[in-house]
Amino acid sequence: MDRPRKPTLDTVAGAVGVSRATVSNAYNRPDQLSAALRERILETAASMGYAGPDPVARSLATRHSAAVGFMLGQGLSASFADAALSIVLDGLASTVDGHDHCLVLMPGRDRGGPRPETVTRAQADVVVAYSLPDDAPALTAVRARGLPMVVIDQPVLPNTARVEVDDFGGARLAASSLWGMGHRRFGVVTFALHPDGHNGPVTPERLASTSFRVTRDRLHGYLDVTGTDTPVWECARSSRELGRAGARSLLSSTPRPTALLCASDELAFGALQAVRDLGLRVPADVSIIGFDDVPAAEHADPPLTTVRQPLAEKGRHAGELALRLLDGGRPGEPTRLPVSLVSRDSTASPK
Amino acid sequence: MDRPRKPTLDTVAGAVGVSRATVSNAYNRPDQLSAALRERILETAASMGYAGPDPVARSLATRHSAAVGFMLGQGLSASFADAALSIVLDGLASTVDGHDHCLVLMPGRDRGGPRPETVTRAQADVVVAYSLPDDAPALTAVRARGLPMVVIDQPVLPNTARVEVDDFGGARLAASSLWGMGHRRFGVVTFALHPDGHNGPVTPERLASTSFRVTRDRLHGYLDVTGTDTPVWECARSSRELGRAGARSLLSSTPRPTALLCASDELAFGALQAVRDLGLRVPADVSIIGFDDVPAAEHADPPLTTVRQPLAEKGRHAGELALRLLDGGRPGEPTRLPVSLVSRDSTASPK
DNA sequence: TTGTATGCGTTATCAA
DNA sequence: TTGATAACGCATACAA
Repeated sequence: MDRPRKPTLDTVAGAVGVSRATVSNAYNRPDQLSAALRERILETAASMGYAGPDPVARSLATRHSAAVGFMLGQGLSASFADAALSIVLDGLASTVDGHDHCLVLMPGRDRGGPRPETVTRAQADVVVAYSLPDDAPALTAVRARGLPMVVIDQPVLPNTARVEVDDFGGARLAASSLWGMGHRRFGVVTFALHPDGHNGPVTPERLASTSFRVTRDRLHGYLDVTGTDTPVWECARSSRELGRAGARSLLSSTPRPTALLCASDELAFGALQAVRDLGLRVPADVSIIGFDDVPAAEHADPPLTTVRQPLAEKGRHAGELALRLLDGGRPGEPTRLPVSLVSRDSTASPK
Repeated sequence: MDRPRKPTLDTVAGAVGVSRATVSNAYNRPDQLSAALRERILETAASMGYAGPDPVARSLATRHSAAVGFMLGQGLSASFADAALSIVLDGLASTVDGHDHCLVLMPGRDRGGPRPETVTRAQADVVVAYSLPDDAPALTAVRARGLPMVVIDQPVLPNTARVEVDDFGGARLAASSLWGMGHRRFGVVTFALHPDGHNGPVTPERLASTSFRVTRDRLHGYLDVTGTDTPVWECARSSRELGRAGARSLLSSTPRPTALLCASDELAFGALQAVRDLGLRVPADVSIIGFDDVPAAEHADPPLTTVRQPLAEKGRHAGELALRLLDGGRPGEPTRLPVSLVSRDSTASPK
C-alpha cells in the first residue's frame, strides 16, 4: 500500500547506466556531455517520472535557495485597495522570476510586519522589506540570520541597500503648486504615523514621534509650505474608505479648506467621494491632490492631480538590487527615484 | 579577507560540548533535554550568532519544505486590481502562516499561468492554483513533480481537490432578481472567455469554446434567464477601466438596455462610471448588478447590488485543504461554498 | 567526455 | 537524558 518512492538522480543514473554526476550535468551543464547521452538521460528520466533535480537538495548543495523573501507591513487584504503595492510587487516579481528566482511572501500579521519566526524559517537568500515601521521585529530576525536585505521606502537602516523616492520634495511640489494657485486654507489626509490603527486628527505630540519615514516626509513636505497649524487627519491604512471619512471630517470644519493634500491617491479617491457626499464640486469648491499616480488616478472623476513616483521601477530596481547583493555586491548608497507633479483636473484656483 | 563561515549545529555543539543531536533537540524537541542544558545551548548559540537550524537543510532532512506554492493566471499588477484575489490570498496566507508554512508566489507570465520552469524549481510541498485556464502548462508541471494540488475555482481537474462557488446559480439569482423587477432588455459585461487578451463583443462561436469555467458558468447563468440573444461584452481582465469601456459600448446601442449584468464587482464599478459618463443615473435609468461582493461594493455610489461569495473563506478553505493534503489526506469531493444575493441600491424596476 | 569522492546542515533512529 | 550514525538528494572539484 505504500507508493513507490520518488525517483532521484541516483535512480535514473542506475537506469541509464551512468553515474550520478553525469545525470546532474545533463540538467545543469549540457556542455559537459555529448548531446546523445544527454538526450538518452533526459528521455529515460521522463519515462521514469523524474521531473528534474529536487529543488531543496539542490539548494542545500549550492547553498542558495534561489528565492527572495518579501516582507510587508500589513496583511494582504489590508492592502487590496492599494494599487501601489501591487505595482511594486509586480515589478519585483517579474525581475526576480526573470532570473529564475521565486518570491516568498511574508505578509504582516499584526501591523508591524511579519512574525519573526516566519522570517527565521523562510528559505530565502535575500529579503526585500516593503515599507516597514522603524522598529519591526522582523528586521531583527533578518539581521540575526545574516541575510542581505534591501528595503523599499522605509525604514532607514544604516549600511543597508534601499530604494526610495523624494517624498519630502514631492509633497512640497504638490503643496507649492496649490499655494501658487492662491490656496491658503488646507487640510491634510495622511496614512499611518504609527502602526497602532489610529484614525483621527493628529496631535503635535503624535506628529513628533512618527515611526514611518514616508509618512513623516510627506507630511513635513506639505506642512513646510502650508504651515504647521494645518489640520491633519490620520488614517490607519491607505484606503479609499478611510480617506473618505477623513476628508469629510476635514471639510466640515469652518472655514472650510479650499484644498486637501492627500498622502496617497487611494486616500485622494476617498476625498473625491467625500466632496461629492457634501454636495460640493472638485475643483470648483475644493481642490484635491494625491500622491503616487496609480493608473486609476488618470481615470478618476475628475482626473486626479498627483505626484508621480515610478512604482514599477521601484519594484524592479529593488529586485535588481537584491539579485546584485546575492552576487556579492555591496549595499551602496540608497537609490532615490525621481518624482514629478502630474497636473490634471482635480486642482484649480480657489474661487 | 574571507568572512568567517556561518555557525552550524555542529559549531554550537562543539562550543557547548554536547552532540549535534542535542542541539537539534534544543530547538525542535524541548522536552527531550533538561531545561538547564537547553538554556545553556540557546544562550551560547545566540552569542555565536547562530539563528537556528538552517531552513533548507531542515527541509532536506524532513522532506518537506513547509511552503505552499500559489499559482495565478496573470501578473500581479493585473490581478491585484481585483480585490477578490487579494482577499482570497489573504485568507490563504493567514491559514498557511498560522501553521508555520510560507507562501511561494508564482505569478502568471503569459496569460496562461506561471512558466513551467518556475513550477519545477519552486520549493513547495503542495500547490494551490487560482483560477487558471483549462490548459495551463503549469498544471502539467505540477503533475510531473507529483505535487499535491488544490485548485480554486478553475479549472476542473479529475481527482483534484477544489474549492469553488455556485457561479451558475449565483448568476441566475442575479438575473432572476432583475427579471422579477420587470427588466427585459439586458447587457452583460464579462471578463475573459479565453486567455488571449480579447476585448469586445462576444460571438456565439467564442462563447461556445470558453476555456475558463467560471466565466462560462456565470455567463450561462445570466443568459439562462435573459435569453441567448443578450449582447455580451468581453473584457480581457476584471478591471474597472475595461468594465467602463464595455458598459459604455453596451449602453450606446438602441434600444438601450435597462440593466447591466457584470461578471464581477470590479467590472460593475466601471459600469457605474459609464452610466455617469453618459449623463444617466443608477438605478433610475440603468440597473447595475455585480458579482463577488468585495468590500468596496457596499460603499460604491450608489451601493452595489451584487452576488456575495465568501472570498476570505475560499482562501482559508483552500489553505486548510492544502495542509490536509500534506498530512496525507485524500482530495475528496470539491467544496462548494454558498452564494447569496445582496440587494443594495444599484438595482430597481425600470421606468 | 565520464566517473569518484566528498560536502552541504539537518533530522531521526537507535543504542548507551 | 544524551550521543553515534545513517539518511536526505544533489553539486562539484578532481581524477580518469
